[in-house]
Amino acid sequence: MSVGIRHDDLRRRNRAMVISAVRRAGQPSRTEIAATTGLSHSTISAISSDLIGEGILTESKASETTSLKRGRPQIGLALSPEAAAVVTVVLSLNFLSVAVIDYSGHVVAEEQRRVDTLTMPRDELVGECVAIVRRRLEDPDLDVGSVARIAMGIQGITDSHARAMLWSPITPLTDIAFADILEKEFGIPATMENDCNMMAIALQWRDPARYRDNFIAILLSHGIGMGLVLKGELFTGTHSSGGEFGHMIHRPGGALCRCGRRGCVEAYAGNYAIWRAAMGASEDAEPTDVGDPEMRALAAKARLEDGPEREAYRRAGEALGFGLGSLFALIDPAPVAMVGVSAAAFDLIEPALRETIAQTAGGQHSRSISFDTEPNELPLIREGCAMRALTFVDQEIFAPGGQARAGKHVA
Amino acid sequence: MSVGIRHDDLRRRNRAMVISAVRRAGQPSRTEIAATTGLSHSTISAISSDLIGEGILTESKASETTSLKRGRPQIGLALSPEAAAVVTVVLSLNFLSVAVIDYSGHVVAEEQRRVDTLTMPRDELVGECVAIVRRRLEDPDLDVGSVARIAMGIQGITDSHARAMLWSPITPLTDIAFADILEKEFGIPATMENDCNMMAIALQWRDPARYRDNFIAILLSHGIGMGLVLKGELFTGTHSSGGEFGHMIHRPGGALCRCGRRGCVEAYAGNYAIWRAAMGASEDAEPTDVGDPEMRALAAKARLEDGPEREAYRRAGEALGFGLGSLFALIDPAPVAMVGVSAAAFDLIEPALRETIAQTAGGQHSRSISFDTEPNELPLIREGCAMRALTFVDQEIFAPGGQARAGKHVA
DNA sequence: CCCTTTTTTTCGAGCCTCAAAAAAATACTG
DNA sequence: CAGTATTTTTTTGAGGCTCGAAAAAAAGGG
Repeated sequence: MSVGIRHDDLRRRNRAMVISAVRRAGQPSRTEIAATTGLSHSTISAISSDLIGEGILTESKASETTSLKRGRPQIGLALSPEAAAVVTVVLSLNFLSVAVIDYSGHVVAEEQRRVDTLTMPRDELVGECVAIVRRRLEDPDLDVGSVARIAMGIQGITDSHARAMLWSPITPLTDIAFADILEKEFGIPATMENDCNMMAIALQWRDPARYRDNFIAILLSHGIGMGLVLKGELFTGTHSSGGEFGHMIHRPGGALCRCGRRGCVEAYAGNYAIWRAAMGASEDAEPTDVGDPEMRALAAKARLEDGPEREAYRRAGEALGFGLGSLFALIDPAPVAMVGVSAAAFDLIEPALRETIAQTAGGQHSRSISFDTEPNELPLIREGCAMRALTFVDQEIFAPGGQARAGKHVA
Repeated sequence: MSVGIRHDDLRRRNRAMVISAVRRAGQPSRTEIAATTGLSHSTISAISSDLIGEGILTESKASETTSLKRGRPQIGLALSPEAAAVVTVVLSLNFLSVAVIDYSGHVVAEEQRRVDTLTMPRDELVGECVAIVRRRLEDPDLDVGSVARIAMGIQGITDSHARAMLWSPITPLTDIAFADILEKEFGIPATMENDCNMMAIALQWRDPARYRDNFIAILLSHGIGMGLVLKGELFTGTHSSGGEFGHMIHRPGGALCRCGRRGCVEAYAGNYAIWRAAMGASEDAEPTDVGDPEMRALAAKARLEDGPEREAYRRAGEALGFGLGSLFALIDPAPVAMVGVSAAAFDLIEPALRETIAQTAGGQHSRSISFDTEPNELPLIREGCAMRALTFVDQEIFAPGGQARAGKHVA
């Protein structure tokens, strides 16, 4: 049951709002913050003076555009880079990437490494992750505020509390509580997030005009993943990270999917599925890993001439169109971002996709559905992790006091 | 962008919370309210004394169970029945039903009427609705507070602002702005809600233990509809009432659906679809109206002996299982309520449904998914409309001031 | 050098919530 | 039957928050 608002919550929430306004706007003046938050100038003045005193915000000289205006120039407020720092860890197929990011969002250190995720035993995989973070954190050249949060992103299913990886296509291992492991190792609060959800978060920051209240980020890579934002908030399942878009059943009893079931969307639209179909292999053939260069070559061939390659992309479009159509039947159409290597071949996918959507309940407005593509998912995932960690610091560490009283009348 | 919390919002929100606590609990004492809201006794005391002064709450003698306890007996607080009233209007196939409900939620007047919705011209349909409401409101025997809200529920698609019916299976007419019409006619704020959404609201009030944060209400009637509650809130689409569950595509190019497309879930699980299949008619046969008694007879026959009737229900289960599986792939499994005449035949549907779900991504926990049935949808819809209207009064009329300031810096 | 314009800070007023104490209302006890 | 214990409700004073208005600050323009 929702709980009453206490008097002290008020200041906390408004503090959080000011910080968030600064993070969003970059270098707003107090007047601008007052306008966007709807709070009075005096309140903003009081709160920002507190925040500056605590070293969370800094006054930077007015933006240059102001010099044309009369009157007292605005003083821009910015996030102090040294107020805190966060670490992002992105684990994907055979690839591990870490970055240290200061409070203002700039990358101050990073390291990337090839690791053989598919065959590594559990201890080694966990060990690699811990070791790479330790190397970056213990680097004597590192000059940041205290590290307040670690956000790890991974392809696959995570639990709804963002603590553990439950299942992932990049490793046969299951149920690794990365968040707990990192927390224990470094004494820093950590989360384990789903990659597509992080892509969605990143898109929301990159292009808030387009990706605001309702939108969908779809990863077209080896597997098919989805991040869904509804009413401005990331939508996660009740138990898991949710959005198993790739495993909606497209054709009951159809092509073999990597998950072991048959007929999933992914079994037609995943890299391995497109490759399998283009090579003329059976739908029952075991999924195989296909590299990005091979996929690009495949797309080039499909563009060049009609043939099994082009047909494979067409069928991928059909499967994706089916999935989106079902989704749109439930939530109404929304902007879609296609991310990943096959997004670069979206021209081959789009016609069949649109045609299929048009035949579904959600497809009534199929003309108005707009797609955007972004071939490289890694930067998006990292950005999403960074923003997730930073906004956590904004809200839970620099505007604390949330539900701390909950346990009170237990005593 | 979310807006800051002003000082005066605080009282408003806490007022709303107290009212809501009373509505939920029935006759809570001030102490109980303090416990559920987390606010202090003094605050509750101040707010409830205001509310009593304004005639919104009344003190009723303590509940009888208290007599065993020592100490000052608790004074129950209850909603004053005469503080306000609301009207519910439920329009379904050939049936129009109106009720006047006092602020405490009791029905004080009602009227039901058979109308030929399928053939009525627009003016007549609208006229009937207005007339029946007028009759109830102008009844000299009616003794309620001022009517503060009209909530109308209808089978079909409504717009996301709850103003208009966009499309409905009960009439060939489209785009009727019932909310605007009723508002203009009676000078009372009105809404036009989707029936399945109202069913979901009603379930949340009837059994909050089971239907709380995430659950699904499915109407198994002539058509198939869905109301979806996620994170405790009704989920509606971005443009429309959303949740066109019945028109997810089960078999591309399959059986003819009432909506004109092919292969929808409804084209296998709607009353007309079950009937059509049981009669051995073609999947291309035009949908026909089937009465509830006929459906009950069909179910009885299917229970008695194996044959086309039983097979028809099995296929309905398959279609529903497919739809739920896709849905569960996106949102994770949640409790389901099956409502409507075919819910009484759920024993015939369930085996195939569970079997199908088990084959989908969302079906991993298919054992744990629980179904509940409720054969009669009308009382649920009315209850949902009533609760929706009453909580609107609670929050917007008796705890006003919401976002009234929004237009301020436009001037 | 003074005036205008715009931004930021200061100050007093008005509310709101909270904690603690007081008051109220009943059951238990001898 | 009176006094005590117990629990609920109300009262009261303190502290904190936001707001509006006025003052102060920091420029450009004439």
